[in-house]
Amino acid sequence: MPELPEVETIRRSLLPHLRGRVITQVTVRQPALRERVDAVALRRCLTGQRIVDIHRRAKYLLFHLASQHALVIHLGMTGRLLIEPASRPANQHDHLLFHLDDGRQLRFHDVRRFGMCFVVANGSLAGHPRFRHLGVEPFDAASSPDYFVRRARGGRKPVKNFLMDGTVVVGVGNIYANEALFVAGVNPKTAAGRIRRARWGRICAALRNVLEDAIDKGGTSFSNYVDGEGRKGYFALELRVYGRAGEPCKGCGNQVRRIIQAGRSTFYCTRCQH
DNA sequence: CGGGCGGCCTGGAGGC
DNA sequence: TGCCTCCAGGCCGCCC
Repeated sequence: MPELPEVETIRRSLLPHLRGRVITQVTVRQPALRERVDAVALRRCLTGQRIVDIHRRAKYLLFHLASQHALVIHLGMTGRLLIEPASRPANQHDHLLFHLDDGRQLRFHDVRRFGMCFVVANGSLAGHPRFRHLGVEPFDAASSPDYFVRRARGGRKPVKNFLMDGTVVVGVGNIYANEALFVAGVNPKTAAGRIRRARWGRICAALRNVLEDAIDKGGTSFSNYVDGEGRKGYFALELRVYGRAGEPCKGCGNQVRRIIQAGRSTFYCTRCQH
C-alpha cells in the first residue's frame, strides 16, 4: 500500500503520540506476516523500553528505543499503524499490539499480511539484509542526475520499473513512479540506459516534487490507507494518471492509457510522454 | 548477469 | 444470493 509519502505521513502522525512513551507489553496475535514475527525477541527487546524517536528509511519505519535497538515495521500493501485505547477490542486483522504506559496501544493492522516487523540493534541497521542493498533516498543530495546516469548505464529495463527498483532509489512504488514520469513527460517504456543526463534531471525533480506534494496532502488514500490517527490522505484527488485509464489526460485531453509492465499497471499519456 | 513473472494473502468490484 | 475472475500501495525467489 504505502509508498514514501504515506509512510512519512504515518511517521509524522505517530511521533507526538509515541515519543517518550514506554512500551509496557507486546502482544503477538498473528505472527505469520511476510516474515514470521519473533514474539520472544520482540518482548525481550521492547518491554520496558522508551521510544525516543521515529525515523523512516525507504518504506520502513524505525522506532528508536532508549536501549539502542530499533523496532522496524514495514507496512507491505495494506498495513496500518493506529494508536487506540487498550479498552477497544482488537480487530481480526490487528496482528501486533504494543501496549503503552499511557493506557493506549500502537496497533499493527494488516489485512493481507505482507508487512514485516523485527528488532535490530542500532549498530547493525545499515548491514541488515533488508537495508544493505537499499538505494538512495529521493530527497538526499545523492539522488542526482549523475547518480541515475551511472546506475542506468547499459540497462535496458524500462524507466518506470527502474524507478521502482529499491536498490536504485527507495520509496517509489507504482503510484508515484507513474505520476513522476507524467510530470517529467517521459514515456514509461523508455529503456533507462538510453536516457540522457538532462532528462534524468527532469525525472529527479519531478519525483521530488510529486513526493513532496503528496506528503503535503497527507498521502494517497486509494482504497484504505489512513495515517496513525485514522485520517485519510487527499493526494488521490491530485493524481494525474494513476488509476485514470480511459479518462482524459490533464495535459492534452487524450485518453490515459493503461499497459502492464513487469506485472504492474502503468498509466500514461501517449501524447505528453515521449 | 539483468529483467520478468509468480507467489505470498485477503477482500472488493463487477460479470453472469 | 452465489460463484467466478480480475485487481490491488510491496517485495523476493526463481527462472530464462
